[in-house]
Amino acid sequence: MTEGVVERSRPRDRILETARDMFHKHGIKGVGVDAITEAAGTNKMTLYRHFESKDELIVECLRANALKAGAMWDAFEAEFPGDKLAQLHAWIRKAAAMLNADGRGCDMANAAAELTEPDHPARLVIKELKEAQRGRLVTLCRDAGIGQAELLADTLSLLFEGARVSVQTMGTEGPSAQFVRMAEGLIASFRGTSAG
Amino acid sequence: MTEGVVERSRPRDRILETARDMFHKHGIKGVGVDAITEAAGTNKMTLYRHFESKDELIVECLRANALKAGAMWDAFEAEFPGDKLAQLHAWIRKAAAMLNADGRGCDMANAAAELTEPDHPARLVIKELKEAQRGRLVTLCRDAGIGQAELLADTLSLLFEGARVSVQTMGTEGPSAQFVRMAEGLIASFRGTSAG
DNA sequence: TCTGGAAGTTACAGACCGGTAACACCCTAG
DNA sequence: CTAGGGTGTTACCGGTCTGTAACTTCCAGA
Repeated sequence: MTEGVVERSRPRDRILETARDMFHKHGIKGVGVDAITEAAGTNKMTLYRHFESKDELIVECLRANALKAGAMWDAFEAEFPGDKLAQLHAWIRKAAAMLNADGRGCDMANAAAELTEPDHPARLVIKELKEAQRGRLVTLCRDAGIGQAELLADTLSLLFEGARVSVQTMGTEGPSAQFVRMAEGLIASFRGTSAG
Repeated sequence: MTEGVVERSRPRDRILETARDMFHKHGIKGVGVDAITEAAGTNKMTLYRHFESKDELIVECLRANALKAGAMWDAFEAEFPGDKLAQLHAWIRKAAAMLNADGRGCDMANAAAELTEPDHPARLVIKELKEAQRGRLVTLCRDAGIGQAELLADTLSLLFEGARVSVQTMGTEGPSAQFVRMAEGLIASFRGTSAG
């Protein structure tokens, strides 16, 4: 039994948590609602009493992911209050840790790859949440006193995004193994260029 | 009719070409073999006479993609014979063009996101083909006389990979819009650092 | 103790999936 | 002209998918 999520919590929470985990591991189209409810220790009817469709469940899972990511940013601020540069380096370390954590990429990126219908409800929230993440990184770079904060933030974010898909295709020993070195080099380069 | 691929060629070629197009647009699990054969102007039995399973068709599509990508590299060499630096810049321009071409990312990365079974036959060829691509970029950087050619090649490749997933989630106006600037900056930075 | 709502159970509908069998056709090489 | 291989057609198999209906069970709160 690979359970554990089941424990004793409200069925809705168990379904959400189980779905997040299974979508992450097997992809969205690779998991049916029956499998989710069974793994969550409940049944299909209960799922459909709490979520009006699988699509809505997907959207809620993505939002839950974003909430967890947001907590990560808050943790950086708590660990290095006021020291934006230290927080930026903490982000890099955390990102590298996520690369080695498992061979699956970003859930939102994976979802976007799977859900191709241009008007799928998940596409809207993915864009919204990704833009929020980008905003946080830009703010962090700017507050760290780095010139061209937007460009650095966008470069770092593309680098990380690329590293996450690279582990999916080439494993952790591929180009993504150099992620920390690349990111640190970029920051050093941007700090040397202007402002300080 | 969005046909055109149908024309008059052997059924096998039509199936392969149609499948490549549909997998790219709608994802692998988003397309059934019935839909492929119908769009290719043939039928399911003919598909299964040429491919022993959908999985094998997927693998053949990925190989066909890699062949086309290989031709692209050859075109650079033909356009700027011997001038490796010019070829590197040509790659950047081509990459940027691909970003704006359509909102779908790299077929191999998308396939890896969808086909999560660790022993899926496609995962092997994806890794193999991605490593070949990486090898070409490393060679190009090295032959262009750039110090730390591997690191530059890996950085550029992660950046591009990230840009491709970014257009899928945030569109062409997101961070990927700065791809050329980032890539050119990286090359300049690596050329200035050492060797020349 | 009674009651009402949340949750579980079973069965089902309707669609789609990958894959196969059996057979009719057509076109080309000999 | 004929034989045979590639192709098309139809029907089907067993399985899975999302989503629903009808009914029962359980449990907390009044």
